[in-house]
Amino acid sequence: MNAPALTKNQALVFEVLEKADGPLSAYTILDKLRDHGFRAPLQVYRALEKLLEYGVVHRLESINAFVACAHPDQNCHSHGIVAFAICESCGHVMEFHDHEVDHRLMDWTRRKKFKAEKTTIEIRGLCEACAA
Amino acid sequence: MNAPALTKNQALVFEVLEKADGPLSAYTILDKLRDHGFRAPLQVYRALEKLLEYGVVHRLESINAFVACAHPDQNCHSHGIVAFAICESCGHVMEFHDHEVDHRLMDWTRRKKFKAEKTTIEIRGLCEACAA
DNA sequence: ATTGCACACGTTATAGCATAACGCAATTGA
DNA sequence: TCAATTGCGTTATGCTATAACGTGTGCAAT
Repeated sequence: MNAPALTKNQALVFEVLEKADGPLSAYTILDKLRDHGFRAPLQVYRALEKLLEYGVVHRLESINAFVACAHPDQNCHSHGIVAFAICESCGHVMEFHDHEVDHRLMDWTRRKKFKAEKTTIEIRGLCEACAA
Repeated sequence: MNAPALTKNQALVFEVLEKADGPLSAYTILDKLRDHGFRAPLQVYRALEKLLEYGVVHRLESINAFVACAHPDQNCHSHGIVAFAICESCGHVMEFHDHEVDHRLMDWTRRKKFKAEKTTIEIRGLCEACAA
């Protein structure tokens, strides 16, 4: 799914996520956009839905938050499974890919004839700076 | 963390999860236990907190639900990372472990000096029966 | 024995996350 | 032109999770 031009709301939400230095909840995004006319959660969720579809934003399931993709230039959906390391102290998120992990998980699903749609890998802990 | 004897509430919640053939939300558990005197979400969440700690229950982050561990006989915490495949049609959950995946993720965290506390791997899709 | 502590529990209230359902406006394409 | 699609705004609601308070019980140290 490649990204067509963003609508106004989508662009506003994406901009907020890009400028943030960490994941944001939908309601935090809403608060940051009240000055731009946002009034209700649905305005945010609807924009997020599209941005997720386009692959330019990721949802962090374990903390109910959203981040801009770390390399939005390329199509993130083509990199295989995306994994995240989330620092529980400073909130910083690192995004990475590991083809061997993808391979092992795909192996398992093939053996079990499980049709995978969406895979979540999230490591929560402390980043180097915070663990010190 | 090995499991001491469960308290009454913990035992009730665990029993409900064991009997269920899929993951349950905290509020679904609450409803199933109203006849046993449960009145408030906290009674469920407090029990779940302990059961998670003992490793006899898992939380599925991507669907905000809980399942009994697939092999509660052993200490699940000693198996490395637990991965789940969740069927979005029938709700069935398969639990598995893959040491090579663990290894790759630990490799990454070691390189990045990231101190992992809890890792989530969840594959959502369709099980063999539902994909047919 | 009494005191102090830890822990489970119960209750009320509230916070935080997400979607249903309605209607309107603009766009597109048959 | 008409129908279908898509985005948008609004109100209301539902689901998920925790804060804050108080009670009771068991147990260990003095």
